[in-house]
Amino acid sequence: MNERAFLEAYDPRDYPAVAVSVDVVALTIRDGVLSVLLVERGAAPFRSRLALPGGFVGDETLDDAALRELAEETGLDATNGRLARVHLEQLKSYGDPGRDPRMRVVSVAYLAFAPSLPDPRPGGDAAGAAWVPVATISEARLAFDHSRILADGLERARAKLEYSPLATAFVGPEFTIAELRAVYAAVWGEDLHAGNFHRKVLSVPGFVEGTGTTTARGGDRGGPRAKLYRAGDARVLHPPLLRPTSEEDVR
Amino acid sequence: MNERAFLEAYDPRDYPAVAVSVDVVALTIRDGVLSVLLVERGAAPFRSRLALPGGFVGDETLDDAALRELAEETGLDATNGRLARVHLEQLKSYGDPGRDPRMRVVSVAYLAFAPSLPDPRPGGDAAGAAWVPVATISEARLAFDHSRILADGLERARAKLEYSPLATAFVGPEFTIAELRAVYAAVWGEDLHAGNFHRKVLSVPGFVEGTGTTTARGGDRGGPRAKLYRAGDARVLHPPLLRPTSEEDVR
DNA sequence: TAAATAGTGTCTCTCAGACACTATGCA
DNA sequence: TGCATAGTGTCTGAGAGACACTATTTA
Repeated sequence: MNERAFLEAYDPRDYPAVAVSVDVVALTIRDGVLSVLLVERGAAPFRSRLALPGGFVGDETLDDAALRELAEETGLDATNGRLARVHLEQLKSYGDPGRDPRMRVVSVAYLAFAPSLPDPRPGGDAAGAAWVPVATISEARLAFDHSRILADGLERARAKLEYSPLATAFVGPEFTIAELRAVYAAVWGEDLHAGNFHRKVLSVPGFVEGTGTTTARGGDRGGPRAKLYRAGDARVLHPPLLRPTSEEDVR
Repeated sequence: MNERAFLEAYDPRDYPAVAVSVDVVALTIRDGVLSVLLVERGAAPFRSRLALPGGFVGDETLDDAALRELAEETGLDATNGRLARVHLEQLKSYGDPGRDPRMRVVSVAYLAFAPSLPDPRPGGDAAGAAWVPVATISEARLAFDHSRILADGLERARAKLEYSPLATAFVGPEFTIAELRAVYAAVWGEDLHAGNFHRKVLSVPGFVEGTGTTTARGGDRGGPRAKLYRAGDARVLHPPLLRPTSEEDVR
């Protein structure tokens, strides 16, 4: 069977239904901790279990569907179809038969990076929504195959920080190098050498650009005022900021 | 509307049909030229236009659907559900409304790397199938949004050669360093320095392992016999083989 | 005044790339 | 014998990481 023959014989009325949904792995950093947006399911199956926010695709692009779901859960405006300062990219699709006990559902997962956002107001029909530190999420806690999706999203996020400037999507429009370093530390789960990180970031063309201003105060426990930077125009980091060599997770 | 409320109210009989298909960007290197498997469409729309091989998803995983489509077009056995020596990975999903003029189709695209294969025998209902050098494919020649899918697949392939050992999927079970270099040259479209490439490949742990044997003959126009290698057990190249710096495609 | 942090200087080691060179084997 | 190719040696420059140090600000 191929596409051509299939489509001509196709009648949705007599074909097993397939549903297409989007699920969003929305990451942010709250109080220095990498966190993901989860909703509590209000109905069976997996009633009262945590799940990634998501829903079915309407008459819209997949990207728009993901933006819409994210906006619904976070309560943020989707101004002109764009959530301000949120990076969104497609992650992967999941379509194993049986991943949803009710019917065949192919889910297109998205990955979102957001600066620290206020607590979400629960969407109308979800029992609740919250930013949950990823370190506290055990393997079996999420509904459906969402643990797998989350794991894939985290790995993608960690890899992307190396060669893309997306760390800036986790901070405000103006930020210090130390704030940027905290993003890397939270996502990678490793502290980075402050001096070397500083020099490295400034040496990558287009990663950040100075604003000419500094913070109003030094650190809470002392220290000079830090220079403020904006995201630059680079789309790729050249050379990349490589993770501290995890060595033998290579085979 | 969210997933829970939606699913309870859901009846496939009265919901706009969405179809899920897989399309495969199958790449190989024939006579030193990067080529992709294309089929000629036998029916409208896009009748007699070239397209990526693909078809609708049955009661199977997405990966299995892609394997099946690939096996159907190439005529290769899918032994134990695995096409021998073919690497297959999910690429991206495409679901813009209107990308198929007949109905809403969400297509999950796959990327396949294969060693040089014989000419495909046309599948029963496709007008024909062939390996086509990618350099000869003009922007508007492919059906649907398949040009876009192909472009995304090529970019993924080029990037993957840098940090994964997948170049070995393009050659036979035993190969010379020069053959491996030809793969990189074909995919990246740039010649690589033979001496440096040689040393670099051997310096990456687990990329290749020697067989202790050599080719039976030297090159057609002279030269010593080359040592033969097998693919090693590394899943990631550490350090990576970076593309000759394309410099300012960075912004 | 003590402590913490921003930012810089410097050294070492590794690696990429350029170039040169030897060895091998085919026409 | 001439030439193309396999494979190695060596040099240079760039960058990563370790470490040290100065300057600035807060409690």
